Amino acid sequence: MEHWMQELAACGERIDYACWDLYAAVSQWYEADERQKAARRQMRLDTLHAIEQGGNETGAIADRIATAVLRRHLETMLRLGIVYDFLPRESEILHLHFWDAAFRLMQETGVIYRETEGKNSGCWVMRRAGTTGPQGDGPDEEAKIIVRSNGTVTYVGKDIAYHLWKFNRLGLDFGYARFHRYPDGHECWISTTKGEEPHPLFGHASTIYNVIDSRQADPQNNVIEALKGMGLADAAQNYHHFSYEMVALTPRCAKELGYTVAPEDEARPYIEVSGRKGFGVKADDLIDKLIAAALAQVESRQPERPTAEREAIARTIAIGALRYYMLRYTRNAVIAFDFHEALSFEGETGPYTQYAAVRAANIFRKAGTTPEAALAAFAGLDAAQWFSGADGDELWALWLLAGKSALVLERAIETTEPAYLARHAFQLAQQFSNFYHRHHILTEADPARKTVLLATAAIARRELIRVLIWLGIDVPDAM
RNA sequence: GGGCGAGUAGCUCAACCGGAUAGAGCACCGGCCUUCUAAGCCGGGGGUUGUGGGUUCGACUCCCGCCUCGCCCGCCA
Repeated sequence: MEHWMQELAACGERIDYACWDLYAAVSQWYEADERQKAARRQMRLDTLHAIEQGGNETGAIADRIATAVLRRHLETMLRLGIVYDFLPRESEILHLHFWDAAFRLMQETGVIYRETEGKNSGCWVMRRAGTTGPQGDGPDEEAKIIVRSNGTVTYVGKDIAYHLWKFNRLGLDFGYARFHRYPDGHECWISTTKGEEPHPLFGHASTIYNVIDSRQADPQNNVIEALKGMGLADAAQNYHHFSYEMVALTPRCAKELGYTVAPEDEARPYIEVSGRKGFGVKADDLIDKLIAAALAQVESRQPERPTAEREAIARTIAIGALRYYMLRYTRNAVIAFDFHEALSFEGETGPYTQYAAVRAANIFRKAGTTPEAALAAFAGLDAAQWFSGADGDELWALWLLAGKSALVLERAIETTEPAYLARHAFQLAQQFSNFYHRHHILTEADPARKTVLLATAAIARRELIRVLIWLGIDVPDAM
């Protein structure tokens, strides 16, 4: 493996990309030969068990590779402005006996029981969420297996233990080690068996939002069901599965990427991405494309700016475009990924909202004043007259919309629906664009009216920027 | 078979507890750069909200049936 990693380094290939290809190749390999299928699947099972067990060469290799990919992952996410505080690892959940403690709790409370007959005979199972339990005399065939008959723990079992830790109901804690220091000094910690002291306090959650796609609804509900069964009603109540639909590729997009699309998939609106099939778009590739597209625009629009500044602007635009694209869809809409739409900077997009904010800033710059000064001047005015009549109503509509930001935020939180904020940002930008086209502020002859217009721009700009910050979208210096 | 989600303009999506003429963007057509940046603005065409019933003064929204699509239901994670 060392040899492989050196080889990768020598030809400049990234480990995460190499693993993306390797994972797809290996997944195919499991199924490739009908006669070898069973043996190869057994090999996978044995390997996974060895990794779980730890203290062997397979485990050491897995750790090396996983850690290397993880470091790459942090770099990718940092490009989007996303940083981590703590990376809990499944291996510690087993090695630090989180599972053993959770298992005891589940047995004591009767959540889990040993099945003695039927297809799950020999397993520890729990009643699956949303089911009524055993029908008649027979065993509960719908039950969810938590411990396999060979004694290993399923994913949901480990997840239950993990969430007991999150809620501080386990009486156990991870060891903590420093893993990564971000450029701004922020530390990211990782779980380990023997940690360092002191370390920040993790866990002890009162409320949990699990941001996991909707396909995990059943496993997530089983975790909640287990918490309820253990008498942790408050924990179950404060456990939120922030469920969202998957990102898929349109057949057109798949072909653009060079994938062969099966005839039966041709007519479908979208095709599910799959790591096992090597079918998807890598985040770094998409970000690179977005930056290149933004840079081309910035170079033609801002030719006099230094290269470094242009690149910084392009990055801000690219991230704004990507964040808005991901957030504009409501959670239960499947995002049919489309390069044309993702790379678009016009219409309902992040760059449109950024552009409006940049234009607002330029108005104040050219006016030789600041939003704060404009609002202070406005405070000394008798405002009522300016908000009457058709013209005034239109101004008032913009103020009203700007004033709704906090309300929209509350609704977005209540419904765990960030798309409301994205939409609000767009509407604000749209109404502001409309406003500054209709009223030429700098050439307004009436000083009082000019003050009103500037104050309106100040409010719209302030609220737009505020909402964009909530969405994680920055406003560039120029566009 | 069971569970969850979806079906709205050519395409991608909105529509808060049931409320006024179902809204945006893209695409298309036509205008607007000697005034704060045209990543923009204005105008236009485009809808039997899958379908059949029901409830209601009022239904994209609620109830029932049906059709279509996706996901989940593994001793994988």
